[in-house]
Amino acid sequence: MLSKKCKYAIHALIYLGERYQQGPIHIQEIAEQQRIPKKFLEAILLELRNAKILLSKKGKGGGYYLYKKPEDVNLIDIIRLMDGAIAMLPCVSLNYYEPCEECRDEKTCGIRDAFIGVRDETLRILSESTLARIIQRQKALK
Amino acid sequence: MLSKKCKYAIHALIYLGERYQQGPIHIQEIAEQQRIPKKFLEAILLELRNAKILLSKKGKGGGYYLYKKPEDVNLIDIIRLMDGAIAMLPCVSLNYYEPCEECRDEKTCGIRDAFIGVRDETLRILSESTLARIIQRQKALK
DNA sequence: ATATTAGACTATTAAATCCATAGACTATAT
DNA sequence: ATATAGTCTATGGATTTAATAGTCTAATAT
Repeated sequence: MLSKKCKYAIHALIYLGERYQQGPIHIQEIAEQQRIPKKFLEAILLELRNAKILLSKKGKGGGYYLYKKPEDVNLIDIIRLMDGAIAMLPCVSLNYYEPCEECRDEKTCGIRDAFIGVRDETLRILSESTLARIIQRQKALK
Repeated sequence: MLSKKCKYAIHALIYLGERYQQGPIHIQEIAEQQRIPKKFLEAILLELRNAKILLSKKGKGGGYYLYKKPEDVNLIDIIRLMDGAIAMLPCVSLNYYEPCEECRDEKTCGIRDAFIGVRDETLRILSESTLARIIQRQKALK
């Protein structure tokens, strides 16, 4: 399951995606509109900024706005940043690989295969799911 | 990521699957061979027994053994039992559905679609992955 | 019948992670 | 100068996960 942090991040980014190129939006507004605890949201936005997904402007009239284009930010990027590995086992993770403690021998492990398949499908689907597409879909559903 | 409990369960079940129809295997042996803390393993096996995947025999010469056939136990069953939902969001879970707190309106939510896709692919792949297949694959790799 | 073996069950503890909040500091617009 | 708004560090509480302790109960060999 995704953490709250990750879900908050997704919603905040969609909110900013809908206001792409409309200047900085301040934290308070995002927090209120998306019902996210402001202080928690601060930490999240900061992390997204450090990852070069967002930019910020300080002082009066400041706030956060998208650095990347909405079509260049996908769910995989967000989830990896907030929650870490996509894979269900550390030994099949591309970005957070670690050998399995319980596995005797990775080469003769009969279960890795299935989880590699799950990982690849997950990556495929979630990397196609960009902010632009999500926003587009939302508009279509209204 | 799968919990240790879940990984322990998978390994214990594979061990028992390899010894299908060879009578009860006692906890101590599984714990030693698979390097699982014995007391923790007890709780896991008990849960698998309550779920009618295993049977147990008490007393001298007792132990645990598969109730279901190795081809009828798949990774989905095990993961659902040990870790709960397969889905990455509660609002797309088939067995553990809950509405998303952060979602304003499920019908116009643009992100559910992607996660439904991930859920379905995960179910497809992991339900094909039975104990019998895993054991077969392991033998082939040796 | 009884001693021994081994699972069943309850309770507790330790560690890790997640969620949230507080407050001091810094940069910017006016 | 001053108000506004992001930056950063630190911390606390709740929940979950992992592991252990110990008592109870059933089955078997002798």
